[in-house]
Amino acid sequence: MDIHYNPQTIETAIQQEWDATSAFKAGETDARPKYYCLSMFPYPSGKLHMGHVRNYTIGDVLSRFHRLRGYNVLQPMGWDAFGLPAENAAIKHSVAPANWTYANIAHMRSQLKRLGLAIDWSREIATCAPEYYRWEQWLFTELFKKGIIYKKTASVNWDPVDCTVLANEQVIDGRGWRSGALVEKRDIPMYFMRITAYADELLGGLDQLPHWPEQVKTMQRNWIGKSFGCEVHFPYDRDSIEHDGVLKVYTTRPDTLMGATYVAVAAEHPLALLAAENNSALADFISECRRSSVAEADVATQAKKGMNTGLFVRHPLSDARLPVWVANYVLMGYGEGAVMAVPAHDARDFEFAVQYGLPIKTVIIPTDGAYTEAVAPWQDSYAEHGICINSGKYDGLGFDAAFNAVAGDLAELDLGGKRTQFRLRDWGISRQRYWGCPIPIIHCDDCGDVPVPAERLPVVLPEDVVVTGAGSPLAAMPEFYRCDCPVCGRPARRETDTMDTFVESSWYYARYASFDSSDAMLDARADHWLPVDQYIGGIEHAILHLLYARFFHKLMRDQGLLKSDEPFARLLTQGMVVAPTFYRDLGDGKKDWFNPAEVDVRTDERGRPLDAVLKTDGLPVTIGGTEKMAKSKNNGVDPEQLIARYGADTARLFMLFAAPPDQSLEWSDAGVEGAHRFLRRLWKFCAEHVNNGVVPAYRNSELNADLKALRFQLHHAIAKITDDYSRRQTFNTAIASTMELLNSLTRLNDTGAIARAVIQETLEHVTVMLAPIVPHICTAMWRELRPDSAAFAPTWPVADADAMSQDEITLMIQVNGKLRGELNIAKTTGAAAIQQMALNQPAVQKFIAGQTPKKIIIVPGRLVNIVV
RNA sequence: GCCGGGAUGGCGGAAUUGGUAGACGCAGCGGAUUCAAAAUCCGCCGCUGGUAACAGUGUGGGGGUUCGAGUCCCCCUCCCGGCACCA
Repeated sequence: MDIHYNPQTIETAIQQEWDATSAFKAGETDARPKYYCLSMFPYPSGKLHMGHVRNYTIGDVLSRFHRLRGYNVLQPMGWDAFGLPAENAAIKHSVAPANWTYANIAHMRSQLKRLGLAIDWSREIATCAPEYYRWEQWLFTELFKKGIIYKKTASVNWDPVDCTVLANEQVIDGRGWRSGALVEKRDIPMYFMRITAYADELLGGLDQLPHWPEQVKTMQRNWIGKSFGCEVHFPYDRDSIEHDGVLKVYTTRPDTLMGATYVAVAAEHPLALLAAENNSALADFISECRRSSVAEADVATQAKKGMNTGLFVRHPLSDARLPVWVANYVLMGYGEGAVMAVPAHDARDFEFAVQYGLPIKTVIIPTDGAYTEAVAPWQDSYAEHGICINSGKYDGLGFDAAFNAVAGDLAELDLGGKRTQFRLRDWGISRQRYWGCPIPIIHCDDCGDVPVPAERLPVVLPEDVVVTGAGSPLAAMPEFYRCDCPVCGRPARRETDTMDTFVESSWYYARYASFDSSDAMLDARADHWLPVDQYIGGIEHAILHLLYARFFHKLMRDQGLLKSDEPFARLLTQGMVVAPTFYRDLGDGKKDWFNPAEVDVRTDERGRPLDAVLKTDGLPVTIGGTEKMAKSKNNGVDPEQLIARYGADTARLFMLFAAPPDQSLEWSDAGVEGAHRFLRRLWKFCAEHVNNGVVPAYRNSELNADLKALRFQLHHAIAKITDDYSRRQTFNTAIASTMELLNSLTRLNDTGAIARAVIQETLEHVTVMLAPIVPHICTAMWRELRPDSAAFAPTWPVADADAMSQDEITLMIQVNGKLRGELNIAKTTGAAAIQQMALNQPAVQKFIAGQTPKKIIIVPGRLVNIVV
């Protein structure tokens, strides 16, 4: 065995072997239990970045670990191939989005293969392939027939110069990113999926997911936002609004209804539009409200503005006249597009009321009875539940009693009553873009919106187009949109909108099971593999993608395609890959960013950073923060170069060692060196052992103290590492344990026959336990350690209980909770003897200084605390 | 703004159920080897005081519960993710 570790030779040979033998092809006829391990598929942006490397390494480690534990593992890969970046690249480089995408896929596939992932490549899918999206179109038509998909108008960001709809991220400070024009809201017809019909099930289903991170479930619960409240109808005031009607609002605080001093409506609300007919100032204000982005974050952070409409409504219980205001913080698309304002007990209403001098009426006091009038500045306690005051017949009632009383009275008056509401809104899936899945609808003047019949699917997206960035290319292609109505046969127009790309990623995990089915979306294989046993991806997908995929799973189930209720049994959300930033100020707020590789950081004699200079000119650069690897900050590291230099195993090892998977991972070139050094040391130690002759692993015989200690450490490590891989999913601590084992092996210095057998045992176990993380080097080492076993088919080690037993233990001795000494005792020592020995310690005597201990706490096997 | 998360040596992190804070690695310092350097090997390494033994102090800040708190509770600061058309 070569004493020098040569990763390139080892890795290319083994990868070729995996490829040639289709080593990771997964079948359904296998006696072993199935394990479906899935990493979120990538958008084919062009090159693999470190975030991908991290994601796919974590997935591969879990796949290979389960393979070693006797599972039939499926780990597939594919491409989330539709999306905005392809259109942007098309505009910039005058290439067709399709060609750009296919070239990127080819390059990224080869990069993934060089990482040594145990992927079943025969199942590869790309969502832009008609064989894939035809089933998405088919499901669309089925859901359309069922009424799950319906049409309504919704607001979008409209760029009046480019005459195009903009994504939220394309709106920067209220302007279009390319044209610079002020963006307007525009209402257009769109198709919506009735996700709200599944809101209760999506909420309840979270309780069936014990292996999802609590934080993700919490975020989804809050997003769905089930609330219990009241619908309240404010009758129109006939003197100002000259017809009958009611203004509907929803509130979770009916107990504060008597404190409502005005109502606020969205700019698009019918009452606002009515008032604006004879009020040009109001009309101007409404159009100002419409000149902003549709993003909720923008709406919520903009300065609160409003205007009185001059209209009034009547309080449903007191009959008081309440003014109707238009407010920019009220959203038309959410709830009723109107809110009742109780400034004394709601922070937003309070701010608005103070700003416009509207009355604030305190109607709730704290349960402890102390009277607190809601006066500026706002206190969070004003919003707490309490006791009603200034509320007539409701005075003295607590939250629940007041809630019920008000709800009952409203119901009796037919002006509202109890209602459950969700924050979740229906999912608008229409996109006015080219590079997406065509919506399979035909518009016929006589028959209306007609779904494309199944036998005419797919509606193929033409791939040879020129994208200009102004308007949708499909809407300019008569050969695409001209068609005949499937019902009446008369000339009709094909829908030219495409679907949100979240639709493709909502069911791809299921298609991997039935990847080659040409006569159905899914077949029996889907129920074989689903649910996914382990799903891995970025925390940024905690809400939207994961909620949509859960929703689709239920849709497919109700369509009879699947039997399970949830798509992903276990979820691991991985953190970002971050790196230091360096820059020079160029004046007027601009910065010149330098890649960490171009910079030398100088340190003091203790290793603390002093300053940084550019390698090429030796002049200083500013040390910026540690941020997510991004082109804009020039702090990225190219995985391809990393692998070319150190090999895939080093890249994988570093990614897993530097941080636990769910935390952000800070890039460090020196850390990569350290990971590589460990592999070199391991290889060298193994080679030296092998070159002196492999021996059978230790079975049983008399061990000296050092060898006993080594086996004690080894078998504890086996137990710990197994737990780290399976329950904890912290691979950094598993790696640390194998490093400790190698350190102990190096220190052993015993070449006797028994020692060599224990070393053999340790090396074999370490090789298997590291194999999920660094599979190439471990395969090569295993073949050297066990020349008898041709294939790499070891089994996961089991900790030996005998080796882990110990006769003597160490207890920590504390006085008043401070560490003052330690005590080595036989495991069987009784409490009284332990107390006596602890008290006899000189250090203990010194600190109790002759006082009588008040209390002595003994934590078995851990410590003794003497309290004086 | 709202929802979710995070903060531990010079750095990444460990401490799994409230019980030895700093495992493992990086950086740094000292030594061995070398003509020399790289590589490698050995040792030291939270902070303050002390030659040392040792003592004090220390997990973003403030308060609390406990014999004992990085871990539990309350308040605050800063950073990160999401907010429905980026994926």
